Amino acid sequence: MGFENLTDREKRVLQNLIVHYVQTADPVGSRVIANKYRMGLSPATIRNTMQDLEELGLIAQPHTSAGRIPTDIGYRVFVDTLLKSEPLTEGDRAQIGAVVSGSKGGIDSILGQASKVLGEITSQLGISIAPRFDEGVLTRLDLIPVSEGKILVIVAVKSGLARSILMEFDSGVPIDELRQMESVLNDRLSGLTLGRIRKTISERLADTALSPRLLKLFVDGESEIWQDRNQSSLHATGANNLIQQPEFADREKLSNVMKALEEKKELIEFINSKSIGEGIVITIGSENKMDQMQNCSVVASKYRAGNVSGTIGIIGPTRMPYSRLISIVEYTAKSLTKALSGS
Amino acid sequence: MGFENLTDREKRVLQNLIVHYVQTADPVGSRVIANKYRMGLSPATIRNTMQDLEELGLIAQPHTSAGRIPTDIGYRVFVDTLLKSEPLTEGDRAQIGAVVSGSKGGIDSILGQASKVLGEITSQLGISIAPRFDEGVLTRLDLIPVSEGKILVIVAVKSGLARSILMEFDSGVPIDELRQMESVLNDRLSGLTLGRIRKTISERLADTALSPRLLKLFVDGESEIWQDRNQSSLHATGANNLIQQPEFADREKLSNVMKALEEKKELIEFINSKSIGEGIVITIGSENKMDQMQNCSVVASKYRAGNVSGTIGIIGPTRMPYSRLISIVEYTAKSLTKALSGS
DNA sequence: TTTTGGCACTCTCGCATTGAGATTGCTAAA
DNA sequence: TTTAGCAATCTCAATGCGAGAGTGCCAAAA
Repeated sequence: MGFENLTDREKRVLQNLIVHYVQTADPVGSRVIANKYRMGLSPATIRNTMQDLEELGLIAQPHTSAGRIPTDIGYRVFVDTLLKSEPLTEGDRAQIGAVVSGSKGGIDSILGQASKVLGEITSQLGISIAPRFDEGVLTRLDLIPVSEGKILVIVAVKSGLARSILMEFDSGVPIDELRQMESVLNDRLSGLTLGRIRKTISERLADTALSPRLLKLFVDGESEIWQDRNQSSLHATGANNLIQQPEFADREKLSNVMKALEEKKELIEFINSKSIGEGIVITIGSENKMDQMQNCSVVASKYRAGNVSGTIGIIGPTRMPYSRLISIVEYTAKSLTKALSGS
Repeated sequence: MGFENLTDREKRVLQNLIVHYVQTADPVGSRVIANKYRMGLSPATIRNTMQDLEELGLIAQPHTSAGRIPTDIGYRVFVDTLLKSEPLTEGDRAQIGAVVSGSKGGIDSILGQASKVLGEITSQLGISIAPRFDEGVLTRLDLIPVSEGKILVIVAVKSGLARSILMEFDSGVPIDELRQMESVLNDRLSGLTLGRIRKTISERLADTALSPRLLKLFVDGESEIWQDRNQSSLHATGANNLIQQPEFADREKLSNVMKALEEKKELIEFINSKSIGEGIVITIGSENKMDQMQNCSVVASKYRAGNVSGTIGIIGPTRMPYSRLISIVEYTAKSLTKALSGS
């Protein structure tokens, strides 16, 4: 990025400015930095430095006689090079632990809880997304007749996750036909990932002697059974926290973000598009590709459940306590991985 | 309630006032009513009538020199006695129909779509709640080993609804033990409602020779299996619409409502508490028992899916076009019932 | 060369004032 | 019983003003 050659002083000024701005949401003047942060320099000197930082595009003035606020680029430099890691409080740790490993019920329920606790302890919007089944390896498939014309399809993947889909059928299905179907499907497909199955299923079942009308439901590449995920796999909790933030006092901005939250499909797409490796990924304001997220930052991390993985994170205004949030998201992701992969 | 003895003129004034206020969100003066609604009376006369209505508590003045706005009681009288039914537009009808019967996938997906379409065409918050399984009659129960120590429990109730719960178990379970359990459960429990089962299961299984450690998971009255519903059975879409409404310009009020929306459990409780018979139920502002809903009205209706039933509706500010909303909710509920009970 | 004190300048924010506009309640006339 | 007229009340938008905060720059100090 070419910001490594900031002088030591510039770095410290930027750092203090951001720390203060994150707390107060008010533009920060040279006086505050000089006095409150005891830099041993006069406000005038700080002013000179601030002018430099402004020319570099790291901070900006809302208007002539106000202090400075960080730009998206300023935050970026801060996050990349100036961040001091902030250890979690014992309380946070306990709260996360209790929710993640303490809650019974399926993965969906745990993820719901996780997004809730994230939202609560960060005072931002907590997000959790269910694992991508696409990469899950099929271990077993069950077909269960529920009632006339309705069949429940259970898809189990390695590491104990399972998903059920109710399929409708225009007429009754003989039980033996169903059994046969089931055994063929298990024979030919188990051991493959769902993604692989989706792409190749028609060839794999081409030479079977199964009832064509039944077969059709499974061979269809669009079939919900092999689909990556359903839209209910997103949890977002704490919209309320966003409303409180001064940056969303403008109804227009708030409305934009809320709209984005209700377009679950796109939001999942958006958050997952950040090809997240193992660690934390942060995107700031205009770095976000989604239009409605230009005023937000996202802190996200993968978690694993066996050999499939999903994402959790938080969304808030760009003015957020990055350091703390990183610790929290990191710890939550680790706890989730432990809870979902172990036991 | 004792408001039947309103004079004809009072009724007409109240009606016109509400109609106008719902459109404009501005306090309505005597001039507007006299002129725009051609009542053949002078503003002065209208003023006298308005004074009467104010004394009755049906309308109120925000401040001395403003027009009047309806009170909650005023809306109540309007809804109970003055409402003219408003037929649906062809467009609305088509949109609802398309979503409700056109969408594939399980009931959960349909309900998600339903809340979305309700939110969109009413410009309010659309709500849908899954059926109460409590009243559902068990037709069949399957136990499926998913992986070491994890069992998927499928509960199917009459009319083709089904639900799956993943149960964890601290060690592996022999397959024949599982089969035995399954057959005993089906023998003794099918034909009963889930509510009944939940209350009486321990007696019903008391004399069996099943593995106690396995049995324990099912006998527990708190067990998720027999529980009425999980919290993900609520869909609420269109929060964005509420933000736009002038009554929620106050961040405090908006925040209250949003908080309520995230407490899904309580919200479900709240909406279901309106012991809804067959038709539409409306609660207005302070009639709502939930604190955070004092500024809102709720229009709700039951729908059926076989012999279990759930609720849909809309939530918005008390200033809402009741007539139109009633038609929409009514039609949507009917469509849902048809889609979920038929086929 | 770097830092600092001093100072004029700019812009926001809160507050009070003002005037226009809307609507009422009351009274007296129709 | 209805209406016209009118004084009274209150909101709302616009205006002006002063205090306060912060800057940028320059010349002096370190």
